[in-house]
Amino acid sequence: MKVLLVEDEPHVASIINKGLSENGYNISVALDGITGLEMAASNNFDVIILDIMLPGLSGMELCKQLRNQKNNTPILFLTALGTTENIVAGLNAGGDDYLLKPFKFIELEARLNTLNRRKQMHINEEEDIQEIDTLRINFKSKLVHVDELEIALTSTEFRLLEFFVRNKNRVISRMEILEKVWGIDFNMGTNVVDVYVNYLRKKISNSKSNKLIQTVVGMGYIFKC
Amino acid sequence: MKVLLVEDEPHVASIINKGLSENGYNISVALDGITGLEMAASNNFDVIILDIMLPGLSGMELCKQLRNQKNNTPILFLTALGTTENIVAGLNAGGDDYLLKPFKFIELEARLNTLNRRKQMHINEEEDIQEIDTLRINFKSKLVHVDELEIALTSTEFRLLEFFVRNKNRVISRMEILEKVWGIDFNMGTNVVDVYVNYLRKKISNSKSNKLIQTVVGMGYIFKC
DNA sequence: TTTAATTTTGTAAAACTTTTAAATACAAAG
DNA sequence: CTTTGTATTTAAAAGTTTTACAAAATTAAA
Repeated sequence: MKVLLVEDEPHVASIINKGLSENGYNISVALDGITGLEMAASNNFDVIILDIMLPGLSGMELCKQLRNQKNNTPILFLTALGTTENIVAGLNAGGDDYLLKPFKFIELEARLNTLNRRKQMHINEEEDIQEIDTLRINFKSKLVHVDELEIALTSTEFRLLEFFVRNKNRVISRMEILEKVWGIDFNMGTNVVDVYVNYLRKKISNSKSNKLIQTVVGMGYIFKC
Repeated sequence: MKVLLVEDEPHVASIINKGLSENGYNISVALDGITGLEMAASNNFDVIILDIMLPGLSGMELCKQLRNQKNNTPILFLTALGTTENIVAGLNAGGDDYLLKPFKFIELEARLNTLNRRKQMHINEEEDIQEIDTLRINFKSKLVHVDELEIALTSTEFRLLEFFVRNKNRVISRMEILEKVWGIDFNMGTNVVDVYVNYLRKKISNSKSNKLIQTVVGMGYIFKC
C-alpha cells in the first residue's frame, strides 16, 4: 500500500515511517504542507496520513485544496489536536478518519487498511497519452491509433513501441532493447528485435509512409520525431 | 440519509434516534442482532450504526455476515468497548469506523457524513443506468437487460460486468480484475476470471452476437463499445 | 437435504513469439 | 564501377504460451 505521510516533526515522522515500512507499507514522507500537497497531487497514493499543525500549509488546508482538485485519496488525520471541534473540522474538510496522538500502531494500521479496503470499482488513473505525428498512444488503456484508426498491437509489440516512445530521439542499441523489452541480459545471436521492429514499422506506418523508426547502421535504431 | 441503528439498550437507542432524527437523518432501529442483520440485508441503508454487545448476534458477527453477503453498506461501530484490540477487531471484521461511548453528537454526525460522502461519490460519479448497444444495466436495481429481455446474473457476474462497464474501452489485466472484483491481492494460479468472462459473454451475447468483451492476448480483456 | 453459485481442473484451439534462412541493402576495397 | 563481406529486412515454419470452454469438485445458501 502506497502511503504519503505528512509530518513536520522529523523524529515522529521517522518512527511512523519505520513502523509502517516494517509491516510492508510503502511510505513517502513530506516534512511540510507545501511539499505534501505537491507529492499528493503528482503521485498516486492509496492513503494519506496528515498531521494538522504543519509549517507552510496546515493539514486542514492541504486536505481542502486536494479535495478542490478532485483528488479523492483517502485522508487520515493523525494529530494531537483532540477537541471535538478539531475532529469535526477535519472530517468536514474532506478527511476520512481522525486518529489522536498518542496512538497504537496496530490501530493506525487497521484504520489505514479500512480506508484502503473501499476500493472503487473504476480504475482511477490519470490519462497517460503521447501523440506523435498522426500516432496516438494511450499507455494506460494500451490503445494505439494511427490516423484516428485503432491498430492492434500484440503485447510485445506494444512494449517495444512504448520503449521507443519513452526514449525517442535517441539511438538505442539492439542490446538495450533486448534488455529492457525482452528482459534478456545477454545476446545469444537472436534477431528478434529486428523482426519486431519490422512488425511495428508495418503496423504504425500510415498513409504518409513516415519513417518514425529509423535504422542507424552499426548502432541500432532511433525513434525520431 | 437512511441510517440503521442496532442497539439493545432501549434508552440509549431512543436518545441516539431522537438526536439524529432531529437533524434530518432517517433512522430505523433494531434492538437485537438478528433483527439488525435482517433489516440490513433487506433494506438499503446508507450507513449502519452498530453496537457490539447485542443479544442474539454480536455486532462483530453481524458485520462479518453482512460482508460475507457482499453487502458493502458502511458500518460505524458505536460501543463502550474501547481497548485497541476491540477497535482493531471491529475494523478488521469489515467495519468502517469505530467511535467510543460516551461520544459527542456532532462527532457522530461528522463521522456518519464522512462515511456517506464516500458512498455518494462512488455512486454519483457515473450514471445509474448505462445502455451499451442493446445491453441495459441498472446499477441501483442491479437489473440487466439484453434486447429488452431481463437476464439473470449472479452477484459475481454482476460485479464483473459493472467493473467492465465502468472501465470500458481500456485494456484491463486479469490481476486488476481479480483485485477489484474478487478482492484478491495476489494471484495464486487461479483462472476464475477467465471462467467468469466466459459466463458473462454467454449471458450478454445477443442476437447480433456482439463482441463487447474482447480478449487482448497477453494483456487481459477490454470492454469495447 | 437439495439447490445454486463458485472455484478448480484439464485440454483443444487460437494467438503469439522465436527461429530460420533467403533476399536485399549497404559500405569499403579493389 | 564492380566486387566482397557484413548488416538488415522479410516471409514462412516451428515452437511456445495463452485462452476458451466444458465438466467436475467444492463451497455456500435455502
